[in-house]
Amino acid sequence: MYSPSDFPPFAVTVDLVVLTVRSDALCALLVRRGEAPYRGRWALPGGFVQVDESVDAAAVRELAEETGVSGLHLEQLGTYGEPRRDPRMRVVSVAYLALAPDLPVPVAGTDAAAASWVPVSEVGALAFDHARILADGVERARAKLEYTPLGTAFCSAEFTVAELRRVYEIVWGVSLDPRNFHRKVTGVEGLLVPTGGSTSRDGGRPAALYRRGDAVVLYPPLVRASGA
Amino acid sequence: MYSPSDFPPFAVTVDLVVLTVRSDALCALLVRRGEAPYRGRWALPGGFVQVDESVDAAAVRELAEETGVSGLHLEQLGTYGEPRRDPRMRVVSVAYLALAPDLPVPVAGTDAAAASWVPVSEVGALAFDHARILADGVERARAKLEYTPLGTAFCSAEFTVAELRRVYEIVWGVSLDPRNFHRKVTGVEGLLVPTGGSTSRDGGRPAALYRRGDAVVLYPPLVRASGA
DNA sequence: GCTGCTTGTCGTCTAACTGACGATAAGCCT
DNA sequence: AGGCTTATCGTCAGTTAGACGACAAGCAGC
Repeated sequence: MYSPSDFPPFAVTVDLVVLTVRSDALCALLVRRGEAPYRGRWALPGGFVQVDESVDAAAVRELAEETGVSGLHLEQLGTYGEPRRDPRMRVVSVAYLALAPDLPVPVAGTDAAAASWVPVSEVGALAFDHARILADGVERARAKLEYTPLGTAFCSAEFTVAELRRVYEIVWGVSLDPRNFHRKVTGVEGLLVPTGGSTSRDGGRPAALYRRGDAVVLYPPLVRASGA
Repeated sequence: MYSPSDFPPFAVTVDLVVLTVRSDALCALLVRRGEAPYRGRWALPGGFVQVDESVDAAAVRELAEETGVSGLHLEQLGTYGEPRRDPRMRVVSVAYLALAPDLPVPVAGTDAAAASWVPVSEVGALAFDHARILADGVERARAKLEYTPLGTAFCSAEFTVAELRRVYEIVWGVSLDPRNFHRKVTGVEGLLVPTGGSTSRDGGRPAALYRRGDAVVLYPPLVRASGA
């Protein structure tokens, strides 16, 4: 079918769209590039896939290097392979989406000048085609909140229904009825597991605390563009 | 950030999961490999990405070479990059999903011994990790029928509601109530455009003919696992 | 400790939708 | 013409979604 000698060589990288919800905004983890090209420009964290490492493993490794955390939800977003997306050589990049709770503060990565959370609404021009990748990641996250329990990935281990609701409101940019949201979300089988505890960290009457359940798909889904 | 000299070289390929509905079964386009490794084994069609070609363009080109058709719906499925998925060298493969109407008969590709439509329920062992890729593609297709107009991609340019229903029944492996399906599908805005014509090619009372509308998302969706 | 403010949780009501299925329409075959 | 097929429309009961009222349970200030 083909021989090993006649394949054109490519570099393969992973790029990470790491999203979190903090201070009432959906934020992405960006690093400032320390070298040309696009020196000084914001970019998605990422790096080369190593020879003896799967592409997925490279994403996990880079995520740990850039954020210092592991165990986050991580999924493939897409692969970007335009011929001249990197001016130096032919690079094919596999993008991953990670959703994180409000992490302390990003550690400046090993090879990045600085790392920081930037609200996606304030992201300007990015290096390479990273703006497009980020936009795809945000849209994927918005869509996935509808029919998967991924919203809980933005919350800490124990959270209240209101905290989860605020995640939906911020990511979708809508406001949801607290009573209907509560009814729906507690009615979805396997989404929430009550811990028995409660907290009043949001003020007002103490709210029951929950952990994520083991549901992988939301039935019925939480539909966007509705007073839910 | 990194220098062009220290990146490990990869080969990048595209693999195609081309699905169609024919003779009451969901079928995938497979080719029989003419060379080692996996000589004589069935595999997904695909090939190398060329140096001056985007990954997406490579998928379009390979699809045209293998099926002789173009203009099909084509979307990225995922990227498979385990270190030893190809025994000869490090290959990262970007898989694409294409949905086709019942095409004549696949042309034997330029570099494949034979090509043929195989019902997915009868697919045995495939070369490389293609069984997993095919399974992912089938699952993606099943899921996408719910909330996108992709079912129409399995139909010819003009089709009846019953033909579309049979697509859903075959892909999902369920049986749907013709009356409720008709009501739902004609109620989704932008899904179907009546052509004014009708046909009795399915026997019985002539059915109205439709073309695909311009909807990209189905609202309300057609939920699986229901008598719809 | 009461008042008022905040937020959480439960209930109710109506409109819309779903799925089950009866009824009729409109072709073809014999 | 009568019977077969499939298409399309209608009806009905059970369920759900969204709007919103009511009450619970903490805290702050007095």
